[in-house]
Amino acid sequence: MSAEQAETVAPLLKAIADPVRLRLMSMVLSHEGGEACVCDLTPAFDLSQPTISHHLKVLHEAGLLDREKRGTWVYYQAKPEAMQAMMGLFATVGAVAPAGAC
Amino acid sequence: MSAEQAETVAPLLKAIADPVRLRLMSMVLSHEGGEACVCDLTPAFDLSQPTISHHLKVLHEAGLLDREKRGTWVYYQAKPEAMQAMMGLFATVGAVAPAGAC
DNA sequence: CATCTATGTTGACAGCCATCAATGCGACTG
DNA sequence: CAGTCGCATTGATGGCTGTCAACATAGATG
Repeated sequence: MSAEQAETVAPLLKAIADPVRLRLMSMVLSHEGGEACVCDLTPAFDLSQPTISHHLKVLHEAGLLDREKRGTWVYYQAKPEAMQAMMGLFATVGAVAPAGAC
Repeated sequence: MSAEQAETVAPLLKAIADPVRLRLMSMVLSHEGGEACVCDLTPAFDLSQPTISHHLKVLHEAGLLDREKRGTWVYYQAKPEAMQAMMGLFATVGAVAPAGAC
């Protein structure tokens, strides 16, 4: 793995290397239509709404989530291609496939 | 993905969510015999030896590397099963397989 | 317009992290 | 034994991070 690849993947991994953000990503991905508004996500955590908003912003800035405002609500949509690209580069570290993925 | 799973995977991801540690893991994995001593790794970085030692310690404490002292040298060995377990849990976030892994 | 609701932003604070200089320590070598 | 080499540990420092309280904004509702 080149230094450039490492510099590219590290910020993505850092973005999801947090239990809250891991669950947020998982919840958005598994939510109906692959999208969810903040009000769907906040109740699952013992955290304040600004904190959840902050974590979503981190994921958005990393390119893992899209934002779309529809009326009062803001919907976050997962970007599977970003997730896939990240895991693709991630796999180049050891060329190890995730168990059960094939 | 459950909260417990997230709490389990996050520290592993955090351990390798760093360009230096990503390259270290990659170098150890691709090195002859799946192991490498510090003197093999340090020259590849513009970092001091204690800093590399620190990063290796982080990876070791995360369970991704094994340490073995043989005479003067200390060899770090990759633990593919830990890497695989991490990616397996990681994949449960979105059930996305890494590109080119199959 | 006044108010409520959903969400983002700012500022502040405690805690963690990456890095280095200095030091320690065991093992090899002369 | 004295010196050197390979590596880990300690202490210090600047920067980043997760969290919350407080405030701001924008749309919906009465």
